[in-house]
Amino acid sequence: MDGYDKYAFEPFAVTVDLAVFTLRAGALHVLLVERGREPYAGQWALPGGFVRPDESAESAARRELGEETGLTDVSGLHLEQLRTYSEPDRDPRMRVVSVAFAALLPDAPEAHGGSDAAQARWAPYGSVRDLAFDHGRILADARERVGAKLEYTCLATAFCPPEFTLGELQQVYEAVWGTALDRPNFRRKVLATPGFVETVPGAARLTGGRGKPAALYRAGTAAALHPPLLRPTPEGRPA
Amino acid sequence: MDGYDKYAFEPFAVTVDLAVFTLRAGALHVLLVERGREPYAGQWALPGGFVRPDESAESAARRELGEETGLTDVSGLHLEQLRTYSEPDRDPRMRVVSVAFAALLPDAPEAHGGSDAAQARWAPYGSVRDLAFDHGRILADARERVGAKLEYTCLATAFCPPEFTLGELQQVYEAVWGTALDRPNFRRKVLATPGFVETVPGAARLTGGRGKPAALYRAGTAAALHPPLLRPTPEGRPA
DNA sequence: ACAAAAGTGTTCTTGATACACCCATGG
DNA sequence: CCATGGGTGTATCAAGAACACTTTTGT
Repeated sequence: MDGYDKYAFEPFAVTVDLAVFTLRAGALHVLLVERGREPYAGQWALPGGFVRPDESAESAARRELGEETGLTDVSGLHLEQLRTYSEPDRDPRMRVVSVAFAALLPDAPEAHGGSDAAQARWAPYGSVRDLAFDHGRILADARERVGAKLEYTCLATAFCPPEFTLGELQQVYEAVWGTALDRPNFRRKVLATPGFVETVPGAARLTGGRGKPAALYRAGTAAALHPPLLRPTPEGRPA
Repeated sequence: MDGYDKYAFEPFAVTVDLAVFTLRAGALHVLLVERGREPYAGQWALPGGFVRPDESAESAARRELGEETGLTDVSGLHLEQLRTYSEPDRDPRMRVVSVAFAALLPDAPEAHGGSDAAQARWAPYGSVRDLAFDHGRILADARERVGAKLEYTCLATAFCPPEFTLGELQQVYEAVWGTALDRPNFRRKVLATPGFVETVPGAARLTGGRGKPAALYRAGTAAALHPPLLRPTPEGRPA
């Protein structure tokens, strides 16, 4: 850290890349943008951009999130730093160090071009292939991280609208983990955790027309889940 | 990511900072270096340095780890990326984005000056105060991360020499978590997890002179811990 | 009447907790 | 013989898994 010279090295560019997740029709979707120029022209990539001189990576990520989704208020959305990708050859043009983030959206506005008029779309997670740069790796890391945090935090409510049913909350777990859960046990587990959800008095919603109306809940104040809600026999827990 | 110019922005410096942990006499210690020049001259800081143009942050971290500890072979040591700190004002001289790492050492060589002849020492974790820059925050984050990973990974063996006793392994948990554990239950839990440790046949070691000689174990091949080994009533699980 | 989705109850088994107790070694 | 640390056994309790069953709506 000592004996430095601002221009002693080939400059590093610092960018943010975002894995923006949402649920549509019970399936996990990711926001992708189409690249307009080389390298990887025509391929899909994660949204992202440069960190400006006067902002932190977190600020840059939230700014990009607003620009790419078209949402006017992104202040309440869950945004979480994943890790930093810094392989020297990850961008063929120059040295780019990218701080990756995962973001969770409750409802998905239709994708449109961002501020730079690039094409954007919501892609079902399972259908994503051949992303530009190392974005495939970043996306896989992001999903693994989100899945892991569902186990021991109350993060799942970040995928839900302000008022939601327990069925919808369970769909979050099932979509991210890719496994089915036992509904009675899930219900008990959630309600037994103080501060995970709180009931909306008297309210109920008809879910999909058929079936008994479900009680509505709001996100609680708790952040952690004790004891955790473990994935059924997952095998590969992140190192 | 498009429409860029290598020199369009004030250059970012990219550095790595390391929280290097070890156990000495059953207590958690951290490697610190003394700053020789402003800013924060005379204060203690985490070891670290610039990422070179041809290396990743991980490579830079491992290189610095070797330079600062004086160890000739750091290839087997556990090194893990924590997160990236990028507040615009975290270094008063210029824009420095720092990728933080946590490293775990089984045995602590005496600290000496690194390659840049800076003073270095092992400090008991509890005694560390007033680190330079945002290093106090980084150090706290590192300890929290390591503590959390002890719960659901086999990471604890990274603090131990190639052959160790279960008592030594338990000391790792107790030092990092700052709590006492029940020895019989700890023993059962470790031995019940396939691949956590494997016995060294016939070997035993006199631990501290007194007491029954303890059986020796090696680190196993498993990475994850199922089910996890949870901290006793920890309250604040990381978000 | 039936399908679909919410919600309740019950049993079984696993794992964690809190101990009491025995074993081997040095002083 | 006693202090110290390693190792075993066991009873109790909380939590998870599996599944049967009831309730309320739309068609």
